[in-house]
Amino acid sequence: MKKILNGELTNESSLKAVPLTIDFFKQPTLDLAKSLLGCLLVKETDEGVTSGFIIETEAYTGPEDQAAHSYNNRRTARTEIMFAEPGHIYTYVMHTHCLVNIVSGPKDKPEAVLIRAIEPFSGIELMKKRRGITDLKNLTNGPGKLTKAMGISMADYGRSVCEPPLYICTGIQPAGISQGKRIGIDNSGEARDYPWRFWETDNPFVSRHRKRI
DNA sequence: TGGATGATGGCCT
DNA sequence: GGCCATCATCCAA
Repeated sequence: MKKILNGELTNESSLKAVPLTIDFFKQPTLDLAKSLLGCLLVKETDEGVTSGFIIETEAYTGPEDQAAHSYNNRRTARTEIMFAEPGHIYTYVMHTHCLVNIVSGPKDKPEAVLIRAIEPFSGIELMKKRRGITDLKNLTNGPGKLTKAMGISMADYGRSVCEPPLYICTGIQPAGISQGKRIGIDNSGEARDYPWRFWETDNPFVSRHRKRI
């Protein structure tokens, strides 16, 4: 609809996106959270391929961030992958929904970027079928919604985000980037007010629930 | 082994 | 804006 990319992506029927390489994910977590805006998230399954532009992220900056699962170097079966090299996929379940993060920071520094919303690009009918709705605006405008729409699950935990079935490709630069407080972390002391949520300014697919600026 | 706890979403008023 | 379904995960015991 809105975006024509790089000469690589043209339209829904000719999606030939090339995954970003590992070096892209080695930048500092706050930078990565911003750099990921506009990139294309792609998931391949037996049912088909779905993709969308990342338009909202949150940074979780490791042991010093009280809102992070890895706060104080808390190391459990769930957070183990956060201690690995950047570019791994960290999925976890909360309230019956699966949320997807990209591990960042150097090995043994447990940081991650949460993908909170995407703008649907390809496989839209499949995403509607999985979500059981037809309204495009509500298809992927939340961290639990987008994983259900794209078929992202705990089966993706620990995978590399540089190769199928779940990977990220170059997209286009967002027209503008807005920044604000992270969502749903009110029980995190001072960290609740850190402005580490980023989104593409005015993009209609940004999550609206529990809005905080 | 069980109780507490959510980086949510959907429905209600 | 408020309420709550629902379950993987963690940790105390």
